[in-house]
Amino acid sequence: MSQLDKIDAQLIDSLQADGRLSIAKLAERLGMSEATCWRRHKRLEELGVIEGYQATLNRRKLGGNVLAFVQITCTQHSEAATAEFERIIQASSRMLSCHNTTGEADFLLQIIAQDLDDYSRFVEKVLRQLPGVSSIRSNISLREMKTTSHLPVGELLGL
Amino acid sequence: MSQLDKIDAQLIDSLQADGRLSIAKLAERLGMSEATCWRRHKRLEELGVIEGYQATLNRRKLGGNVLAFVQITCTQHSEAATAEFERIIQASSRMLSCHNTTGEADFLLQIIAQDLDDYSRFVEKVLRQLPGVSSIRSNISLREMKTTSHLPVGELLGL
DNA sequence: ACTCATTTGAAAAGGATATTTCATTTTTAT
DNA sequence: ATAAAAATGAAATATCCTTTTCAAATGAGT
Repeated sequence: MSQLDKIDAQLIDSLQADGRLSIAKLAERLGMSEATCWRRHKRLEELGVIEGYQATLNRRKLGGNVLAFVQITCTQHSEAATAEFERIIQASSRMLSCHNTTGEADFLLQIIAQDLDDYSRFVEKVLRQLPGVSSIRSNISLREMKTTSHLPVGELLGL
Repeated sequence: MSQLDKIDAQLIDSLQADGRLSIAKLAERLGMSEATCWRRHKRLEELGVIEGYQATLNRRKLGGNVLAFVQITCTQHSEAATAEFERIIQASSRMLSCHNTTGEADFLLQIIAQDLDDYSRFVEKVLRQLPGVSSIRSNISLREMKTTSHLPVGELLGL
């Protein structure tokens, strides 16, 4: 996707900082005409580079006081077990992410919960029910030193 | 924050799904008048429950092909070292998150990079320069089975 | 240099948006 | 039951927005 240039990167960065920016304001900020800005913006959406827009929330103010990173190791994995695994993952709203990773564990999950009790219940009711699980190691976040979903677009594109 | 009710949760959920929804459309979707919707929305922003809005990007289409989870263990930590640690973390645009966690490692980081070469360079130039680091274990994402930043608002609020 | 194709932006137009107002309804407290 | 307080929503309005159009500028190929 080297069809993206520095101006696209700036446009994307602006929308990462404020997803509600209007085309008019974007154009002004980037020093281009509205029409050109509109066309670029449309293109980025059509390319699927911009997938959508969402509100950024304060998890603590919403009662999400516990954030846990869980390392799961599995034994065998029949096809049926894999499908069941996948199904549970997709259905768990408290599970924010699940990655199959290199390293000691097989999966790395990110879980949000109200508190430690709530988290503990989740581990018993959901994680321990996952098929073929042989080990579950929880790492609870004690301090969130940095969290951002702002991608370094320019750097990734090599601009 | 139990001052939030089911309607607030619905409103927030809608804005998690589409952060660009206008008040008019939100109101229609939730079956309330525009004025009421506007007032609730404003309140949620003032309370800091909604912190902002941002575009959701496709990291692969932007050249972010490698996502790594890194476990870092430290030795001692003088005050100066801690400050330096913090500074580097905040300054690293490729570092998306850093949590001080329970468990074997001290910190869990999330890094995005163009490819493995780029990632390797980052580890050498940034992570190995962190003061007091005694161990670095990398877990590269092989398969992103689930990733969402959509918080289960209703559940967290107990509604 | 010349032509054709592409990109650009200023302007226009209609539509949508945020925000206030005020009369009415609903809730609360007594 | 009644009065005071709070919440509601329909309507109004001025502002802002998206999207198209078209003429001019720019670039590419010969």
